[in-house]
Amino acid sequence: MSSQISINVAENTYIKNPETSELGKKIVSGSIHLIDKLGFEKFTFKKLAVQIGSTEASGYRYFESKHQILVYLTSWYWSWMDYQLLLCTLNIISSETRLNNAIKLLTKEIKVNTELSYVDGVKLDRIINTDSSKIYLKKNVDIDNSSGYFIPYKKVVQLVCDIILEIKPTYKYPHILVSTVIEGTHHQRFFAKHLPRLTDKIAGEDAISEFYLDIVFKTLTQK
Amino acid sequence: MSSQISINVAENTYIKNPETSELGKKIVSGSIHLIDKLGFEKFTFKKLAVQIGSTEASGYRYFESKHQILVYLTSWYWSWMDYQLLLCTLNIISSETRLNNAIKLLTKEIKVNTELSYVDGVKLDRIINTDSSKIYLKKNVDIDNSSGYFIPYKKVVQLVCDIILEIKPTYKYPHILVSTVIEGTHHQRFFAKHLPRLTDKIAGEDAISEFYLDIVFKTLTQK
DNA sequence: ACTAAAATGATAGTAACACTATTATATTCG
DNA sequence: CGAATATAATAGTGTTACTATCATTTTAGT
Repeated sequence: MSSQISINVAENTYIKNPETSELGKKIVSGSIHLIDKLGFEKFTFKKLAVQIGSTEASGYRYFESKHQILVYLTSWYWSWMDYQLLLCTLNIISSETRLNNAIKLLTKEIKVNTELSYVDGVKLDRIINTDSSKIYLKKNVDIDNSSGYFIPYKKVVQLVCDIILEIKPTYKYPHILVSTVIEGTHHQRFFAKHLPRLTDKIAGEDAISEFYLDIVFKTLTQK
Repeated sequence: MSSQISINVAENTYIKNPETSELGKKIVSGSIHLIDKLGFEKFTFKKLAVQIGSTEASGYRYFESKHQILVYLTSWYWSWMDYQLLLCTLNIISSETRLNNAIKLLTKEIKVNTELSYVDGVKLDRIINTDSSKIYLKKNVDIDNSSGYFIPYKKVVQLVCDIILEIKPTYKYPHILVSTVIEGTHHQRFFAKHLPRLTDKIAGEDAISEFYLDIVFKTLTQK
Protein backbone atom coordinates (compact mmCIF):
# COMPACT_ATOMS: atom_id res chain seq x y z
CA MET A 1 0.00 0.00 0.00
CA SER A 2 1.25 3.41 -0.88
CA SER A 3 2.52 5.34 2.10
CA GLN A 4 0.30 8.29 1.10
CA ILE A 5 -2.82 6.19 1.75
CA SER A 6 -4.28 5.31 5.11
CA ILE A 7 -7.38 3.33 5.90
CA ASN A 8 -10.24 5.31 7.39
CA VAL A 9 -12.10 3.20 9.89
CA ALA A 10 -15.65 4.14 10.89
CA GLU A 11 -15.62 6.51 13.89
CA ASN A 12 -18.01 4.66 16.15
CA THR A 13 -15.77 1.59 16.34
CA TYR A 14 -13.48 3.18 18.92
CA ILE A 15 -13.50 5.62 21.85
CA LYS A 16 -10.28 7.36 20.80
CA ASN A 17 -8.85 6.85 17.34
CA PRO A 18 -5.86 4.50 17.78
CA GLU A 19 -4.20 5.94 14.67
CA THR A 20 -3.62 9.23 16.43
CA SER A 21 -0.98 7.98 18.88
CA GLU A 22 1.90 5.57 19.23
CA LEU A 23 0.12 3.76 22.06
CA GLY A 24 -3.00 3.43 19.92
CA LYS A 25 -1.02 1.84 17.11
CA LYS A 26 0.64 -0.53 19.55
CA ILE A 27 -2.80 -1.52 20.87
CA VAL A 28 -3.96 -2.35 17.35
CA SER A 29 -0.84 -4.20 16.27
CA GLY A 30 -0.59 -5.96 19.65
CA SER A 31 -4.24 -7.04 19.43
CA ILE A 32 -3.76 -8.44 15.95
CA HIS A 33 -0.72 -10.37 17.10
CA LEU A 34 -2.39 -11.75 20.23
CA ILE A 35 -5.81 -12.56 18.77
CA ASP A 36 -4.08 -14.44 15.97
CA LYS A 37 -1.84 -16.24 18.46
CA LEU A 38 -4.32 -17.04 21.26
CA GLY A 39 -7.68 -16.88 19.53
CA PHE A 40 -10.28 -14.26 20.36
CA GLU A 41 -11.65 -16.15 23.40
CA LYS A 42 -8.31 -16.29 25.20
CA PHE A 43 -7.35 -12.75 24.28
CA THR A 44 -7.61 -10.27 27.20
CA PHE A 45 -6.75 -6.60 27.78
CA LYS A 46 -4.37 -7.72 30.55
CA LYS A 47 -2.37 -9.90 28.17
CA LEU A 48 -2.42 -7.10 25.61
CA ALA A 49 -1.02 -4.68 28.21
CA VAL A 50 1.86 -7.05 29.02
CA GLN A 51 2.53 -7.60 25.30
CA ILE A 52 2.84 -3.89 24.50
CA GLY A 53 4.29 -2.78 27.86
CA SER A 54 1.31 -0.74 28.92
CA THR A 55 -1.56 -1.15 31.37
CA GLU A 56 -4.96 -2.74 31.18
CA ALA A 57 -6.76 0.56 31.76
CA SER A 58 -4.98 2.18 28.81
CA GLY A 59 -6.59 -0.25 26.38
CA TYR A 60 -10.00 0.74 27.67
CA ARG A 61 -9.30 4.38 26.80
CA TYR A 62 -9.22 3.40 23.13
CA PHE A 63 -11.81 0.64 22.98
CA GLU A 64 -14.92 0.02 25.07
CA SER A 65 -14.44 -3.72 25.12
CA LYS A 66 -12.58 -6.57 23.50
CA HIS A 67 -15.64 -7.06 21.34
CA GLN A 68 -15.20 -3.51 20.03
CA ILE A 69 -11.56 -4.22 19.15
CA LEU A 70 -12.70 -7.08 16.94
CA VAL A 71 -15.32 -4.81 15.40
CA TYR A 72 -12.58 -2.24 14.75
CA LEU A 73 -10.27 -4.79 13.14
CA THR A 74 -13.08 -6.13 10.97
CA SER A 75 -14.02 -2.61 9.99
CA TRP A 76 -10.37 -1.94 9.15
CA TYR A 77 -10.23 -5.07 7.02
CA TRP A 78 -13.34 -4.20 5.00
CA SER A 79 -12.21 -0.63 4.45
CA TRP A 80 -8.95 -2.06 3.15
CA MET A 81 -10.83 -4.50 0.90
CA ASP A 82 -13.01 -1.66 -0.34
CA TYR A 83 -9.87 0.17 -1.39
CA GLN A 84 -8.37 -2.91 -3.03
CA LEU A 85 -11.65 -3.58 -4.81
CA LEU A 86 -11.45 -0.12 -6.29
CA LEU A 87 -7.88 -0.72 -7.46
CA CYS A 88 -8.59 -4.07 -9.09
CA THR A 89 -11.66 -2.91 -11.01
CA LEU A 90 -10.55 0.59 -12.00
CA ASN A 91 -10.46 1.40 -15.72
CA ILE A 92 -11.68 -2.05 -16.70
CA ILE A 93 -14.52 -1.90 -19.18
CA SER A 94 -15.64 -5.54 -19.15
CA SER A 95 -18.06 -6.30 -16.30
CA GLU A 96 -16.98 -9.94 -16.40
CA THR A 97 -13.34 -9.04 -15.89
CA ARG A 98 -14.22 -6.72 -13.03
CA LEU A 99 -16.29 -9.44 -11.38
CA ASN A 100 -13.53 -11.96 -11.94
CA ASN A 101 -11.00 -9.66 -10.26
CA ALA A 102 -13.39 -8.89 -7.40
CA ILE A 103 -14.09 -12.56 -6.64
CA LYS A 104 -10.37 -13.33 -6.81
CA LEU A 105 -9.68 -10.54 -4.35
CA LEU A 106 -12.35 -11.80 -1.92
CA THR A 107 -11.34 -15.45 -2.13
CA LYS A 108 -7.58 -15.39 -2.28
CA GLU A 109 -5.50 -16.08 0.80
CA ILE A 110 -3.12 -13.38 1.95
CA LYS A 111 0.21 -15.15 2.32
CA VAL A 112 2.73 -12.38 1.96
CA ASN A 113 2.68 -9.47 4.31
CA THR A 114 2.48 -6.26 2.34
CA GLU A 115 3.33 -4.42 5.59
CA LEU A 116 0.40 -2.06 5.90
CA SER A 117 2.16 0.31 8.29
CA TYR A 118 1.49 -1.11 11.78
CA VAL A 119 -1.10 -3.69 10.62
CA ASP A 120 0.05 -7.22 9.81
CA GLY A 121 -2.12 -8.17 6.82
CA VAL A 122 -1.46 -11.91 7.02
CA LYS A 123 -2.46 -12.12 10.67
CA LEU A 124 -5.44 -9.83 10.15
CA ASP A 125 -6.63 -12.05 7.29
CA ARG A 126 -6.43 -15.11 9.56
CA ILE A 127 -8.38 -13.30 12.27
CA ILE A 128 -11.09 -12.36 9.78
CA ASN A 129 -11.35 -15.98 8.60
CA THR A 130 -11.63 -17.37 12.11
CA ASP A 131 -13.16 -14.71 14.32
CA SER A 132 -14.98 -12.05 12.33
CA SER A 133 -18.35 -13.82 12.30
CA LYS A 134 -18.32 -13.65 16.11
CA ILE A 135 -18.99 -9.91 15.97
CA TYR A 136 -22.50 -10.44 14.61
CA LEU A 137 -23.51 -13.98 15.68
CA LYS A 138 -24.83 -12.56 18.96
CA LYS A 139 -28.11 -11.54 20.53
CA ASN A 140 -27.15 -7.86 20.59
CA VAL A 141 -26.38 -7.77 16.85
CA ASP A 142 -29.28 -5.38 16.21
CA ILE A 143 -27.81 -2.73 18.50
CA ASP A 144 -24.39 -3.07 16.87
CA ASN A 145 -26.01 -2.95 13.46
CA SER A 146 -27.85 0.28 14.25
CA SER A 147 -24.53 1.72 15.44
CA GLY A 148 -23.24 1.21 11.90
CA TYR A 149 -20.64 -1.39 12.85
CA PHE A 150 -21.21 -3.45 9.71
CA ILE A 151 -21.38 -0.68 7.11
CA PRO A 152 -17.92 -1.32 5.58
CA TYR A 153 -18.78 -5.00 5.08
CA LYS A 154 -22.18 -4.20 3.57
CA LYS A 155 -20.57 -1.66 1.28
CA VAL A 156 -18.15 -4.20 -0.19
CA VAL A 157 -21.02 -6.66 -0.68
CA GLN A 158 -23.04 -3.98 -2.46
CA LEU A 159 -20.16 -3.02 -4.76
CA VAL A 160 -19.80 -6.59 -5.97
CA CYS A 161 -23.61 -6.90 -6.28
CA ASP A 162 -23.58 -3.91 -8.59
CA ILE A 163 -21.14 -5.64 -10.94
CA ILE A 164 -23.27 -8.80 -10.87
CA LEU A 165 -26.37 -6.81 -11.83
CA GLU A 166 -24.49 -5.26 -14.74
CA ILE A 167 -23.88 -8.76 -16.04
CA LYS A 168 -27.31 -10.17 -15.25
CA PRO A 169 -29.82 -7.45 -14.31
CA THR A 170 -32.59 -9.98 -13.68
CA TYR A 171 -30.59 -12.06 -11.19
CA LYS A 172 -32.64 -12.45 -8.03
CA TYR A 173 -30.02 -13.33 -5.43
CA PRO A 174 -26.93 -11.10 -5.83
CA HIS A 175 -26.53 -10.40 -2.11
CA ILE A 176 -26.89 -14.05 -1.14
CA LEU A 177 -24.34 -14.95 -3.78
CA VAL A 178 -21.75 -12.40 -2.66
CA SER A 179 -22.11 -12.98 1.07
CA THR A 180 -22.04 -16.73 0.46
CA VAL A 181 -18.74 -16.36 -1.40
CA ILE A 182 -17.24 -14.20 1.36
CA GLU A 183 -18.42 -16.17 4.39
CA GLY A 184 -17.80 -19.42 2.53
CA THR A 185 -14.21 -18.47 1.76
CA HIS A 186 -13.56 -17.72 5.43
CA HIS A 187 -15.00 -21.04 6.54
CA GLN A 188 -13.20 -23.01 3.87
CA ARG A 189 -9.82 -21.44 4.75
CA PHE A 190 -10.43 -22.50 8.34
CA PHE A 191 -11.59 -25.98 7.32
CA ALA A 192 -8.52 -26.44 5.13
CA LYS A 193 -6.34 -25.97 8.22
CA HIS A 194 -8.42 -27.77 10.84
CA LEU A 195 -11.28 -29.82 9.39
CA PRO A 196 -10.06 -31.07 6.02
CA ARG A 197 -12.95 -33.51 5.65
CA LEU A 198 -15.24 -30.55 5.10
CA THR A 199 -13.28 -29.18 2.17
CA ASP A 200 -11.27 -30.30 -0.90
CA LYS A 201 -7.58 -29.81 -1.44
CA ILE A 202 -6.01 -30.05 -4.85
CA ALA A 203 -2.23 -29.93 -5.12
CA GLY A 204 -0.82 -26.83 -6.75
CA GLU A 205 -4.19 -25.14 -6.95
CA ASP A 206 -6.09 -22.65 -4.84
CA ALA A 207 -9.18 -24.88 -4.75
CA ILE A 208 -11.20 -22.40 -2.69
CA SER A 209 -10.73 -19.50 -5.05
CA GLU A 210 -11.30 -21.75 -8.10
CA PHE A 211 -14.48 -23.16 -6.60
CA TYR A 212 -16.09 -19.79 -5.92
CA LEU A 213 -15.10 -18.37 -9.30
CA ASP A 214 -16.67 -21.44 -10.87
CA ILE A 215 -20.00 -21.24 -9.06
CA VAL A 216 -20.34 -17.48 -9.55
CA PHE A 217 -19.81 -17.60 -13.30
CA LYS A 218 -21.84 -20.76 -13.83
CA THR A 219 -24.68 -19.21 -11.85
CA LEU A 220 -24.66 -15.99 -13.84
CA THR A 221 -23.95 -17.20 -17.35
CA GLN A 222 -26.37 -20.12 -17.48
CA LYS A 223 -29.91 -19.23 -18.57
CA MET B 1 -40.45 -38.60 14.29
CA SER B 2 -41.74 -42.03 15.11
CA SER B 3 -41.84 -42.72 18.82
CA GLN B 4 -39.89 -45.94 18.24
CA ILE B 5 -36.87 -43.97 17.07
CA SER B 6 -34.45 -42.05 19.25
CA ILE B 7 -31.40 -40.09 18.22
CA ASN B 8 -28.09 -41.62 19.21
CA VAL B 9 -25.61 -38.93 20.05
CA ALA B 10 -21.89 -39.68 20.06
CA GLU B 11 -20.76 -40.86 23.50
CA ASN B 12 -17.87 -38.51 24.04
CA THR B 13 -20.08 -35.44 23.89
CA TYR B 14 -21.25 -35.91 27.48
CA ILE B 15 -20.06 -37.21 30.88
CA LYS B 16 -23.33 -38.98 31.67
CA ASN B 17 -25.91 -39.59 28.94
CA PRO B 18 -28.69 -37.04 29.54
CA GLU B 19 -31.23 -39.34 27.88
CA THR B 20 -30.97 -41.80 30.76
CA SER B 21 -32.69 -39.61 33.38
CA GLU B 22 -35.42 -37.05 33.81
CA LEU B 23 -32.89 -34.50 35.07
CA GLY B 24 -30.71 -35.12 32.02
CA LYS B 25 -33.62 -34.46 29.68
CA LYS B 26 -34.50 -31.30 31.57
CA ILE B 27 -30.88 -30.15 31.22
CA VAL B 28 -31.04 -30.65 27.46
CA SER B 29 -34.47 -29.06 26.94
CA GLY B 30 -33.62 -26.25 29.38
CA SER B 31 -30.34 -25.56 27.58
CA ILE B 32 -32.08 -25.39 24.22
CA HIS B 33 -34.66 -23.00 25.61
CA LEU B 34 -32.10 -20.75 27.30
CA ILE B 35 -29.44 -20.70 24.58
CA ASP B 36 -32.15 -19.78 22.08
CA LYS B 37 -33.50 -17.10 24.39
CA LEU B 38 -30.27 -15.55 25.74
CA GLY B 39 -27.70 -16.49 23.13
CA PHE B 40 -24.81 -18.83 23.86
CA GLU B 41 -22.60 -16.12 25.41
CA LYS B 42 -25.15 -15.15 28.09
CA PHE B 43 -26.12 -18.75 28.83
CA THR B 44 -24.72 -20.09 32.13
CA PHE B 45 -25.10 -23.26 34.20
CA LYS B 46 -26.44 -21.13 37.04
CA LYS B 47 -29.26 -19.77 34.90
CA LEU B 48 -29.93 -23.27 33.60
CA ALA B 49 -30.21 -24.56 37.18
CA VAL B 50 -32.76 -21.87 38.05
CA GLN B 51 -34.71 -22.58 34.85
CA ILE B 52 -35.05 -26.31 35.51
CA GLY B 53 -35.20 -26.10 39.32
CA SER B 54 -31.91 -27.86 39.93
CA THR B 55 -28.41 -26.83 40.97
CA GLU B 56 -25.37 -25.63 39.11
CA ALA B 57 -23.31 -28.66 40.12
CA SER B 58 -25.88 -31.05 38.69
CA GLY B 59 -25.34 -29.71 35.19
CA TYR B 60 -21.64 -30.44 35.51
CA ARG B 61 -22.36 -34.11 36.18
CA TYR B 62 -23.78 -34.42 32.67
CA PHE B 63 -21.56 -32.03 30.73
CA GLU B 64 -17.97 -30.93 31.28
CA SER B 65 -18.64 -27.36 30.22
CA LYS B 66 -21.11 -25.15 28.48
CA HIS B 67 -19.01 -25.61 25.37
CA GLN B 68 -19.66 -29.34 25.57
CA ILE B 69 -23.42 -28.76 25.80
CA LEU B 70 -23.29 -26.90 22.51
CA VAL B 71 -21.22 -29.73 21.04
CA TYR B 72 -23.84 -32.18 22.28
CA LEU B 73 -26.71 -30.20 20.78
CA THR B 74 -24.91 -29.85 17.47
CA SER B 75 -24.15 -33.54 17.49
CA TRP B 76 -27.81 -34.25 18.23
CA TYR B 77 -28.86 -32.02 15.35
CA TRP B 78 -26.58 -33.71 12.81
CA SER B 79 -27.62 -37.18 13.93
CA TRP B 80 -31.19 -36.08 13.42
CA MET B 81 -30.36 -34.68 9.96
CA ASP B 82 -28.56 -37.90 9.12
CA TYR B 83 -31.76 -39.80 9.87
CA GLN B 84 -33.91 -37.37 7.91
CA LEU B 85 -31.49 -37.54 5.01
CA LEU B 86 -31.97 -41.29 4.95
CA LEU B 87 -35.75 -40.91 4.92
CA CYS B 88 -35.86 -38.37 2.13
CA THR B 89 -33.55 -40.29 -0.21
CA LEU B 90 -34.71 -43.84 0.50
CA ASN B 91 -36.02 -45.86 -2.45
CA ILE B 92 -35.44 -43.03 -4.90
CA ILE B 93 -33.61 -44.19 -8.00
CA SER B 94 -32.76 -40.86 -9.59
CA SER B 95 -29.57 -39.31 -8.18
CA GLU B 96 -30.84 -35.86 -9.15
CA THR B 97 -34.04 -36.30 -7.15
CA ARG B 98 -32.08 -37.57 -4.16
CA LEU B 99 -29.74 -34.58 -4.34
CA ASN B 100 -32.68 -32.24 -4.75
CA ASN B 101 -34.34 -33.67 -1.64
CA ALA B 102 -31.08 -33.55 0.31
CA ILE B 103 -30.39 -29.89 -0.51
CA LYS B 104 -33.99 -28.99 0.35
CA LEU B 105 -33.61 -30.73 3.69
CA LEU B 106 -30.37 -28.90 4.47
CA THR B 107 -31.61 -25.47 3.39
CA LYS B 108 -35.18 -25.34 4.57
CA GLU B 109 -36.11 -23.52 7.74
CA ILE B 110 -37.79 -25.50 10.49
CA LYS B 111 -40.88 -23.49 11.36
CA VAL B 112 -43.21 -26.06 12.85
CA ASN B 113 -42.18 -28.00 15.88
CA THR B 114 -42.46 -31.70 15.18
CA GLU B 115 -42.04 -32.26 18.93
CA LEU B 116 -39.04 -34.55 19.02
CA SER B 117 -39.71 -35.85 22.52
CA TYR B 118 -37.98 -33.38 24.86
CA VAL B 119 -36.11 -31.51 22.09
CA ASP B 120 -37.69 -28.40 20.57
CA GLY B 121 -36.74 -28.65 16.89
CA VAL B 122 -37.52 -25.03 16.00
CA LYS B 123 -35.34 -23.65 18.78
CA LEU B 124 -32.58 -26.17 18.08
CA ASP B 125 -32.60 -25.14 14.43
CA ARG B 126 -32.19 -21.48 15.41
CA ILE B 127 -29.32 -22.38 17.76
CA ILE B 128 -27.59 -24.28 14.97
CA ASN B 129 -27.95 -21.30 12.61
CA THR B 130 -26.58 -18.83 15.12
CA ASP B 131 -24.22 -20.66 17.43
CA SER B 132 -23.03 -23.96 15.98
CA SER B 133 -20.00 -22.50 14.20
CA LYS B 134 -18.70 -21.38 17.61
CA ILE B 135 -17.92 -24.96 18.53
CA TYR B 136 -15.11 -25.14 15.97
CA LEU B 137 -14.02 -21.53 15.35
CA LYS B 138 -11.57 -21.83 18.24
CA LYS B 139 -7.89 -22.46 18.85
CA ASN B 140 -8.55 -25.84 20.49
CA VAL B 141 -10.55 -27.13 17.51
CA ASP B 142 -7.89 -29.77 16.78
CA ILE B 143 -8.33 -31.39 20.20
CA ASP B 144 -12.11 -31.41 19.81
CA ASN B 145 -11.75 -32.79 16.31
CA SER B 146 -9.56 -35.64 17.47
CA SER B 147 -12.18 -36.40 20.15
CA GLY B 148 -14.61 -37.05 17.32
CA TYR B 149 -16.89 -34.13 18.15
CA PHE B 150 -17.58 -33.30 14.50
CA ILE B 151 -18.13 -36.80 13.11
CA PRO B 152 -21.92 -36.50 12.73
CA TYR B 153 -21.53 -33.28 10.75
CA LYS B 154 -18.80 -34.76 8.55
CA LYS B 155 -20.94 -37.82 7.95
CA VAL B 156 -23.86 -35.79 6.61
CA VAL B 157 -21.48 -33.82 4.37
CA GLN B 158 -20.02 -37.06 3.03
CA LEU B 159 -23.46 -38.59 2.33
CA VAL B 160 -24.41 -35.62 0.17
CA CYS B 161 -20.99 -35.67 -1.50
CA ASP B 162 -21.62 -39.28 -2.50
CA ILE B 163 -24.81 -38.30 -4.32
CA ILE B 164 -22.99 -35.45 -6.05
CA LEU B 165 -20.29 -37.82 -7.27
CA GLU B 166 -22.94 -40.17 -8.66
CA ILE B 167 -24.19 -37.28 -10.76
CA LYS B 168 -20.79 -35.90 -11.73
CA PRO B 169 -17.93 -38.29 -10.84
CA THR B 170 -15.28 -35.87 -12.09
CA TYR B 171 -16.43 -32.96 -9.96
CA LYS B 172 -13.47 -31.62 -8.00
CA TYR B 173 -15.09 -29.76 -5.13
CA PRO B 174 -17.97 -31.80 -3.68
CA HIS B 175 -17.03 -31.15 -0.05
CA ILE B 176 -16.60 -27.42 -0.56
CA LEU B 177 -19.95 -27.33 -2.32
CA VAL B 178 -21.83 -29.17 0.42
CA SER B 179 -20.26 -27.37 3.37
CA THR B 180 -20.78 -24.05 1.57
CA VAL B 181 -24.48 -24.84 1.19
CA ILE B 182 -24.80 -25.82 4.86
CA GLU B 183 -22.79 -23.01 6.43
CA GLY B 184 -24.20 -20.57 3.90
CA THR B 185 -27.77 -21.50 4.79
CA HIS B 186 -27.08 -20.90 8.47
CA HIS B 187 -25.56 -17.50 7.81
CA GLN B 188 -28.31 -16.46 5.42
CA ARG B 189 -31.06 -17.41 7.88
CA PHE B 190 -29.33 -15.24 10.44
CA PHE B 191 -28.81 -12.38 7.96
CA ALA B 192 -32.48 -12.51 6.94
CA LYS B 193 -33.43 -11.78 10.53
CA HIS B 194 -30.71 -9.31 11.51
CA LEU B 195 -28.63 -8.07 8.58
CA PRO B 196 -31.02 -7.96 5.60
CA ARG B 197 -28.57 -5.97 3.46
CA LEU B 198 -26.44 -9.10 3.21
CA THR B 199 -29.19 -11.27 1.77
CA ASP B 200 -32.18 -11.12 -0.61
CA LYS B 201 -35.80 -11.53 0.33
CA ILE B 202 -38.46 -12.38 -2.20
CA ALA B 203 -42.10 -12.34 -1.10
CA GLY B 204 -43.78 -15.71 -1.02
CA GLU B 205 -40.56 -17.59 -1.76
CA ASP B 206 -37.91 -19.32 0.32
CA ALA B 207 -35.11 -17.41 -1.40
CA ILE B 208 -32.36 -19.14 0.56
CA SER B 209 -33.43 -22.64 -0.37
CA GLU B 210 -34.07 -21.60 -4.00
CA PHE B 211 -30.66 -19.97 -4.24
CA TYR B 212 -28.71 -23.01 -3.04
CA LEU B 213 -30.71 -25.44 -5.18
CA ASP B 214 -29.96 -23.20 -8.14
CA ILE B 215 -26.20 -22.95 -7.62
CA VAL B 216 -25.82 -26.67 -6.87
CA PHE B 217 -27.60 -27.83 -10.03
CA LYS B 218 -26.08 -25.15 -12.24
CA THR B 219 -22.64 -26.10 -10.96
CA LEU B 220 -23.14 -29.81 -11.60
CA THR B 221 -25.08 -29.83 -14.85
CA GLN B 222 -23.02 -27.30 -16.78
CA LYS B 223 -20.02 -28.75 -18.60
C1' DA C 1 10.14 28.74 29.35
C1' DC C 2 5.77 28.08 31.84
C1' DT C 3 1.41 26.46 32.72
C1' DA C 4 -2.87 24.05 31.84
C1' DA C 5 -4.71 20.28 29.82
C1' DA C 6 -4.50 15.86 28.12
C1' DA C 7 -2.59 11.23 27.99
C1' DT C 8 -0.69 7.50 30.32
C1' DG C 9 0.87 4.62 34.31
C1' DA C 10 0.10 2.34 38.60
C1' DT C 11 -2.84 0.25 41.51
C1' DA C 12 -7.06 -1.35 43.50
C1' DG C 13 -11.55 -2.97 43.30
C1' DT C 14 -16.02 -5.39 41.67
C1' DA C 15 -19.51 -8.43 39.88
C1' DA C 16 -20.08 -12.20 37.13
C1' DC C 17 -18.45 -16.45 35.27
C1' DA C 18 -16.79 -21.14 34.80
C1' DC C 19 -15.91 -24.21 37.20
C1' DT C 20 -14.54 -27.61 41.75
C1' DA C 21 -15.21 -29.54 46.30
C1' DT C 22 -17.74 -31.12 50.20
C1' DT C 23 -21.37 -32.82 52.77
C1' DA C 24 -26.16 -33.96 53.33
C1' DT C 25 -30.26 -36.03 51.62
C1' DA C 26 -33.00 -38.57 48.57
C1' DT C 27 -33.69 -42.49 45.29
C1' DT C 28 -32.98 -46.83 43.40
C1' DC C 29 -31.52 -51.54 43.06
C1' DG C 30 -30.11 -56.07 44.39
C1' DC D 1 -33.18 -53.59 54.20
C1' DG D 2 -28.74 -51.98 53.20
C1' DA D 3 -25.46 -50.28 49.76
C1' DA D 4 -24.65 -47.81 46.02
C1' DT D 5 -25.91 -44.01 43.26
C1' DA D 6 -28.00 -39.55 42.08
C1' DT D 7 -29.15 -35.18 43.39
C1' DA D 8 -29.43 -31.00 46.45
C1' DA D 9 -27.33 -27.45 49.07
C1' DT D 10 -23.71 -24.68 49.92
C1' DA D 11 -19.25 -22.80 49.73
C1' DG D 12 -15.10 -21.72 47.56
C1' DT D 13 -11.47 -20.49 43.73
C1' DG D 14 -9.15 -18.35 40.02
C1' DT D 15 -10.12 -15.64 36.00
C1' DT D 16 -12.33 -12.33 33.27
C1' DA D 17 -14.09 -7.97 31.85
C1' DC D 18 -14.38 -4.24 33.18
C1' DT D 19 -14.43 0.57 36.45
C1' DA D 20 -12.38 3.97 39.56
C1' DT D 21 -8.87 6.74 41.46
C1' DC D 22 -4.86 9.18 41.71
C1' DA D 23 -0.04 10.09 40.46
C1' DT D 24 3.06 11.07 36.77
C1' DT D 25 4.47 12.19 32.24
C1' DT D 26 3.80 14.33 27.80
C1' DT D 27 1.97 17.78 24.86
C1' DA D 28 0.06 22.28 23.43
C1' DG D 29 -0.78 26.97 23.65
C1' DT D 30 0.92 31.51 25.17
